Amino acid sequence: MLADMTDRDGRLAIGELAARSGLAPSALRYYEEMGLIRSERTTGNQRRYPRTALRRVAFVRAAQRVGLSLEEARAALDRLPVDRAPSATEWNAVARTWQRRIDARIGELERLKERLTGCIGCGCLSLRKCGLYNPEDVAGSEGPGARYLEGDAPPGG
Amino acid sequence: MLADMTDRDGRLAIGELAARSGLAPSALRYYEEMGLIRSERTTGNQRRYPRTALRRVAFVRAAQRVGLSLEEARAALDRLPVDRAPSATEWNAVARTWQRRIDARIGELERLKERLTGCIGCGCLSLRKCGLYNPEDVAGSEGPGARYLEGDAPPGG
DNA sequence: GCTTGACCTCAAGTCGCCTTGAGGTTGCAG
DNA sequence: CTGCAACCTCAAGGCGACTTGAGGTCAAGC
Repeated sequence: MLADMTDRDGRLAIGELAARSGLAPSALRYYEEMGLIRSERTTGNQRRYPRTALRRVAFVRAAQRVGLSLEEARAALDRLPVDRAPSATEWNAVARTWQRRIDARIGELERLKERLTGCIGCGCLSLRKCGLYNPEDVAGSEGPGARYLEGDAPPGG
Repeated sequence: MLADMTDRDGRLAIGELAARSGLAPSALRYYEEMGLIRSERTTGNQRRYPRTALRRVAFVRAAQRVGLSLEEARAALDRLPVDRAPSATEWNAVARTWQRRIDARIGELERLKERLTGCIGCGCLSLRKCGLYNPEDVAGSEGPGARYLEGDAPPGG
C-alpha cells in the first residue's frame, strides 16, 4: 500500500490537500508563500496542513471566480480565524463584502450587455450614439462628448 | 503648433489613435502585431491607421471586459470587414455570440452568489451542505459526494 | 536495508498583455 | 535648415499565478 502521509490528528500532507482541493502541490506551496494558508513541519521538514487549510483554499478558489486577486483574497482571509471555523458573524461580514463585489461585477456586465443590445438595434449604423464606442470609463479626461468618434465618418449616414 | 500627423484622407498616426482610443502606442503596436488592427506605412515608415481601426480597438476593449482574450477577440473580429463598417447583419452575428458569453458569465456569478447566500444562512456551521465548499466543477472525478469535506469535522456539531 | 514515491528547496520558465529602454529616423513649425 | 516631438525597431522587463526541473531527503513496505 502507498504511503498515507496524513497523520492521526488529521493534519494533511501536501499531496492530500492537493487531492482534496483539486490544486497542484506547487500551487499550495505558492499559496503558503503568499500567506493564504499556513503549515507546520514534521521532524523531517515536511508540511502538515491543519484541516482549516481545506476551508481556506476553497475560499480562495471561490474568491478568484469573483475576480479577486490572491492578495485581495488574503486580505479577506485575514479577517477570518486561522485555526478554527469562522463563526456565523465572522463569516457574514466577509460574505457581504463578496456579495457587493459580485453585484458590482454583474452590474458591469449587464451595462455592457445593454450597450451591446443597443448596438444590435442600431446595427452600428449610427455610430454617434452607439454606446459600445462610447464607454464612459475611458478618455473622459479631455472634455465631454464622444471623442472616440470626433471626425469619424458614420458609414450609413 | 505641434505636428498633427494625421493625414488629410483621415488616416491616423499611432499617437492620434492612441489618444482617441485611450490606449498607449505600445499597446497599439502590440495589437497590430497580434493581427487585431492593420496599418499602412508612409514613405518614412510610419504607421497610418484607417479609421476603422478605432472601431476595432473599441471592439477589442469591450471584448476584454467580457472576459475574452485578445486571441478570441481576433477570431471575432475576423468575421467583420477590415476596411468598412460592419453591416447590421454582420454585426448581429458577432453581437449575439457576445451576449451568450455575457449571459454565461452573469449566470456563473449568480450561481456563486446563491451558494454564498446559502452559506450566510448556514453561517458555514453546516459544512456538509455548504455549497461554497462543494463547487461542482472541481474534483468531481473521484466519485460522488462532498470529497472536500470527507473527514472534515464540522465546527458547530 | 533497500526501493519507491512523496516530499523538500531554489531557480527558472510560461502565458497573456503589455511597458520600458536604447539607439536611431521622420516630419512639421519657426 | 534646425530643433524637437513623434515616430521607428528590437530586446528586455514586469506582473499575477503558477509550473517545471534539477538535485536532494524522508518514510512506508518488503
